Amino acid sequence: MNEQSSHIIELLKAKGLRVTPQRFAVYANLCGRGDHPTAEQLLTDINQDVPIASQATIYTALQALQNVGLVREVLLEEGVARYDANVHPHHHFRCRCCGEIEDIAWEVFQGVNLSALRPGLKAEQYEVAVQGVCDRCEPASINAFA
Amino acid sequence: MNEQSSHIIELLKAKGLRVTPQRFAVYANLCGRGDHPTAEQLLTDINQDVPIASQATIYTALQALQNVGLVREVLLEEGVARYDANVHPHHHFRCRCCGEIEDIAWEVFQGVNLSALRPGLKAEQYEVAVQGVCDRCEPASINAFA
DNA sequence: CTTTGTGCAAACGATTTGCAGGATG
DNA sequence: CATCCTGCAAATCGTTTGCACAAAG
Repeated sequence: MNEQSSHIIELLKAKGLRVTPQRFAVYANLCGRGDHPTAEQLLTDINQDVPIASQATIYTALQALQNVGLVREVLLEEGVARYDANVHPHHHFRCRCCGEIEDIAWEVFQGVNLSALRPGLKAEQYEVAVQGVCDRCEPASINAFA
Repeated sequence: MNEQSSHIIELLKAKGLRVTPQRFAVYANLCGRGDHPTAEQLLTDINQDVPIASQATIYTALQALQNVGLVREVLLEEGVARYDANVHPHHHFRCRCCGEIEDIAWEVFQGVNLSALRPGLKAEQYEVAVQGVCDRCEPASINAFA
């Protein structure tokens, strides 16, 4: 029993939700990858060998996992939601070429001073969203800024 | 002839695009408001008195305005794109209650050090996305963090 | 046996597209 | 008169929902 397993069992049960193979598969897949897949990517990935979950189930599983705080949505792209099993606060880097989204550790960006906000705005959370080009796309010549 | 007018005429013409009443209306509306409306909000707003532009035209106008760099998309919410006539770098505050998005001046957040990124990632731009509660929603009791 | 979950297919909402007619240069 | 733009309606894409059946407690 690894950490993932105990997490998901514990948290789902705490809310009276069942730990189904589908939910487990979604969570395990999300944990075992560094990127942030869309629902569709999860669907094809999970059913690659044996059909495990339908499209509708992927969505409801993702919703259940979000409700218990195991997964969160990442919105850095038009039209699609991406999902992230890393629920600790962190930042994101999005490659403009391949669209891949990479996590950036929280500590990397110091010095964001939320108290500098105008009075009246109560900040609860924040993240830095960086856009650029990653090394896999590096050799490309489409380099607008650098 | 104000700044907006000259901007839009100049930039559209530079790309061989025409300055139509519809495009002008979309841009003028976007400039004359501090929030970041959706395409649908723009549609109803612009046609409030006299029908000026159809839904499809709003979308193509927004695309044209984006192409010439007068407008940009803001993605801080699921399922809808919002639009912003402020193309200078700045940050965003999103109220979790009313969903409104407010601009935060670039200078407010100092100290984000992009060179702290792992080597291999070439940063081109970034923004800080803050979430919380604004003053209009303030009195509400749904206050998860504060 | 009561509750919760799955799968299918239909529904949905935001956005895009094909096409015919209109306006512009 | 050639090009670009608009408006309509149909198409598309991601996501959600209703419902019947299956599984778990």
